[in-house]
Amino acid sequence: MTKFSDTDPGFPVTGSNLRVARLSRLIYEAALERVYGGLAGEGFPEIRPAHSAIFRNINPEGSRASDLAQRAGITKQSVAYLIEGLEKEGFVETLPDPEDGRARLVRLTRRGRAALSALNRLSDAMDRDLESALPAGRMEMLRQDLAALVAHLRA
Amino acid sequence: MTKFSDTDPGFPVTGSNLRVARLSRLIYEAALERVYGGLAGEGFPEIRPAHSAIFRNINPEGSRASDLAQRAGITKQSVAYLIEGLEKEGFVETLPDPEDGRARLVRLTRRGRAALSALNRLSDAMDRDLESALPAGRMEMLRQDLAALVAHLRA
DNA sequence: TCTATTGGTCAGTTTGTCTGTCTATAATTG
DNA sequence: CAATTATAGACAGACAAACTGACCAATAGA
Repeated sequence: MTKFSDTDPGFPVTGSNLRVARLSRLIYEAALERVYGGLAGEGFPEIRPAHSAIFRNINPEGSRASDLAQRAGITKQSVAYLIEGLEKEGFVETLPDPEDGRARLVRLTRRGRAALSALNRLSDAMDRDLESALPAGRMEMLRQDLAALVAHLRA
Repeated sequence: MTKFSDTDPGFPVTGSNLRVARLSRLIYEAALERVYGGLAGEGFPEIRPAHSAIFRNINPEGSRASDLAQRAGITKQSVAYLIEGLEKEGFVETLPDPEDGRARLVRLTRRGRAALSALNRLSDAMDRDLESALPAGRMEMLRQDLAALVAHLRA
């Protein structure tokens, strides 16, 4: 007799299976699948989860790579790697920063903005779908409680 | 004026920042850091998040690689890679499966069991810490609501 | 002006995942 | 029972996504 796996449909709703971090992981993983799967279905199959480090943090007017790195919590080199791919695929363009001769600004192209907007749309749809699974009013409470946990973790 | 980054301490508590999937990600990432950081501090620096695919699913009596693969939702090859590392570091051992001449059983060693127990201890501590950040009774509601979301996603 | 800092690049490594192919054993079935 | 098919795992190779370290060029500060 083996234990229940994470993806077992009949997993028991007790004990460590109810740890918030575990449940968070499962929700996050499902969201990744749904959002990036949806993105692929809408004509953006090149956008992968790692790219969210860029899309989440980029300024519409243009951001510097080191800014993106700091905001995303990854190295400049990793940002450069992600940007390189996105640029080849036409989602971003880079231009010299008029304020600093060392820097380059990374900016979304039209296609990049379309991808970002699809990303947001799919994320919002996911959120509404989740809301439909809870009794009325509970989603708002859930959001507030999760936000409180996040604030607690940052403190 | 740039947007707030994920890790910005003063990020606004409105709009898309309250999406459940995003909050879940932040909690999950914090848990990874805390749990695997703690594990390193307790003498298990070799254990990395990817290894949880094994620790979460392994049967104390021993599991087959293909079992682990199916339960973790990754390929047999990935399991083999993870097991190889864990075996070199003394967390698991493999032995022929008496029931099937093709198979090998993977089993936790004493050290592996110690790591698993530290992993569970740290995870539980994390959960209790989170609980301390919410008003009394709210954590239980949160767990149930998250579990309901997970069940909804599986359906 | 000299020095220290910063933005970015280049080169190389590690980790974790994947496909594809192959062998050996087991299970099914004509 | 022999022949076929399915399964467990190993081997080889690719790639994505991160990392470190070394470096250059431009800026900022002492």
